[in-house]
Amino acid sequence: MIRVLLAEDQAMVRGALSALLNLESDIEVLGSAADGETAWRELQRLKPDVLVTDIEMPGLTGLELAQRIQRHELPMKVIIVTTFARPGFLRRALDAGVSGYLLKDAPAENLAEALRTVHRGGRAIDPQLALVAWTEADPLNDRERQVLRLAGEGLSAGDIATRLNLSHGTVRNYLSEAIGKLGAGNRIEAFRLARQKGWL
Amino acid sequence: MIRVLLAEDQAMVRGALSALLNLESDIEVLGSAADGETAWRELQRLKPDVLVTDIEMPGLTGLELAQRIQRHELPMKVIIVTTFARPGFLRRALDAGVSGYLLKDAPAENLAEALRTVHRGGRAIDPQLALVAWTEADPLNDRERQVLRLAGEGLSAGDIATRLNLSHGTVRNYLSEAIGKLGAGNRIEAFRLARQKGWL
DNA sequence: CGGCGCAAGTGACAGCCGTCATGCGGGGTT
DNA sequence: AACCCCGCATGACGGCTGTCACTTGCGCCG
Repeated sequence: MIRVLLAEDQAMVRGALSALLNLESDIEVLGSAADGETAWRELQRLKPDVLVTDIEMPGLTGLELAQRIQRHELPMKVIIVTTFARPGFLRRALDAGVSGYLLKDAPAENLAEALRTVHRGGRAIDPQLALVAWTEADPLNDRERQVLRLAGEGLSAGDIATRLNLSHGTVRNYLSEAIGKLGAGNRIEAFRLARQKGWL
Repeated sequence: MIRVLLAEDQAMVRGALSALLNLESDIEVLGSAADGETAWRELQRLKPDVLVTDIEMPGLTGLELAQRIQRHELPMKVIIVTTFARPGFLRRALDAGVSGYLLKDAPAENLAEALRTVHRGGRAIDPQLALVAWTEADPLNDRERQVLRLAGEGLSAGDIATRLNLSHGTVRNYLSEAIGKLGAGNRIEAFRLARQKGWL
């Protein structure tokens, strides 16, 4: 019997995935959580064999949850199930020691299959995404990332400078760097590109 | 027996929702489609009582699908199930004659419940969202919408002008108008606001 | 100590952006 | 005809943006 905890913020999807997994005779859904912090508590209480988690959740993301599990050396496996085919996300997930990374685009049967593979000690990583993740590295440094994130929210260089305690000109230098590295024509395009790759 | 067709692009969610609905003794999932065009064909072939559809799908969106059903006066009901709590989407959905509009944030049991309500001839609209939709109207006109959409992709005023066969200055006028109407400080903020409300 | 590298800052320049007042022509109203 | 509204255009202004060359201060390492 594979004992599973489910973390996913959208209640309807959470319920549906739970129903799906409960159809499998060798899988038992112990419980589910709607956000990262709840998942963390349930994790310690229920001690599942495998955690199946989304990435985008309020509070603590799935990636941060995986990192925390790694840091505390908890014995359970982690499978990420997400909408986002972003190389940067996969990379961070692998760094956090997850055993599986599936896209919600993949057929539903894959999930149970991945659970079994991972429970046996194997890995279940989306193959196309794995390819891309090895060839495309994030070119941005921390400052560029911060600045780009704020620029993407519509802040001006001056606003960003205030937030980060930098000078107006320095912010523009970082933005210019980021735009150049990403091959974009302006901050908006740069932001979109970086977000799409999962580098923010 | 309520006969249902499911349209949802993410295979895993599609499979999970299907599993969920099949647990209900009075509901039968006839089939499912991964995009709008497929759904449209299956709709005519299977003649379900109710179509349950996502909004964001490749090709034809759920909203466009609902409009098409309305135009052809097909006898089935439509329930929209989406991630997006955007007043503009709900408004367009109601204009397209849908009977239900649920958020994926809502508990899973709501879906079956909504199916029964709608099948009986009732409506199932997310209550909070319904409130907002009645009080917030889209202030943008067609040109402003077009211009803002392109601006959000990172195009400059000149680029947008070329695409829309307008002058450089006119595009900036429309952008300025849109920024003013939305109470934003620049095009980026304006774009984010409008998208969040479902006005793009 | 000297030198290197790195994060942050400066200043200047051209071009783009956001705003506003104003103009023009076509379509509809009275 | 006189009128007004509408979509589009123009031109000018100040501020913001993107780029680049160059400086400053600081920690590190030989």
